[in-house]
Amino acid sequence: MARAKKELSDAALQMIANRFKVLAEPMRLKILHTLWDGELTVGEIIAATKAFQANVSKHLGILQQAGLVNRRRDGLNVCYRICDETVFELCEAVCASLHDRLAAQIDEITPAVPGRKRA
Amino acid sequence: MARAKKELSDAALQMIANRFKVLAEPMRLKILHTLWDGELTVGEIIAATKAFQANVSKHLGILQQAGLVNRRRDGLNVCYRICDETVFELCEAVCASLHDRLAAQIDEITPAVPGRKRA
DNA sequence: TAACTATATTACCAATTAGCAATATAGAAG
DNA sequence: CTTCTATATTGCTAATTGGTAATATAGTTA
Repeated sequence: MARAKKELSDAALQMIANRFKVLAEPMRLKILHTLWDGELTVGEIIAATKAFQANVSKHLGILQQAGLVNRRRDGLNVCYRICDETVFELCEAVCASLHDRLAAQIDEITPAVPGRKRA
Repeated sequence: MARAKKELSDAALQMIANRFKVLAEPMRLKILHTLWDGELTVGEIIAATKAFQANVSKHLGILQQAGLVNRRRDGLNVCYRICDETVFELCEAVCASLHDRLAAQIDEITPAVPGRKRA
């Protein structure tokens, strides 16, 4: 099916780009990945990522401001959880695309030697 | 359905982040958007985006290196076209997410005045 | 109240990058 | 070959940002 093309203003493009920018940092992806199975405290995220506390806190702030994670205080701890399921969808789409691209590149550099089996 | 969690190496996270980074620039999104309906020459892209030639050329190079667009020479012209359909999928997912988020924010600041109709 | 713990904020530095101008290259045409 | 057109590359500058250390704040406990 054909996709409906919609005109996009510069402001709209900027918003979309900003969302991608939030996801364009390995550390933030790592944090989101630790939250895959559900809510974690900041301390648990720090332990899982082995990153500096200030760094984790900053990235969590960015993720929250982008609306990707929720914040909840629980006594001394603060718990974060993913609140935008499209995060998974986006990462899966990118992974699939990267996989296809690498697979195609393998094909290109694989000599077509008869008798040599491929995987 | 539950999603299968897969461990991701730092290298994998870097690759995924790099893909998002390519999409994290409004000008590149604008260029991709002009290619929505199919192949265009660089000149046509420049005209559509009203951007400087050097800038468009640089961004096209980045998009090509990321494997998002294809390059084809045609005489004096060079034609580009989107060769990774996940680009559309990603942008649509982001747009939907942003839409939902803004709609929720509207609800939050909308006073629940009885008798005042909402859209 | 004071002391303690978990998290957030601030300040700084180093590295990256978008935009722009100038120049270079590839192909067509004469 | 020379000239012209379309596109690519290079060099520069200004702005952004991730990581880190130091400090501040919120909530708990005594």
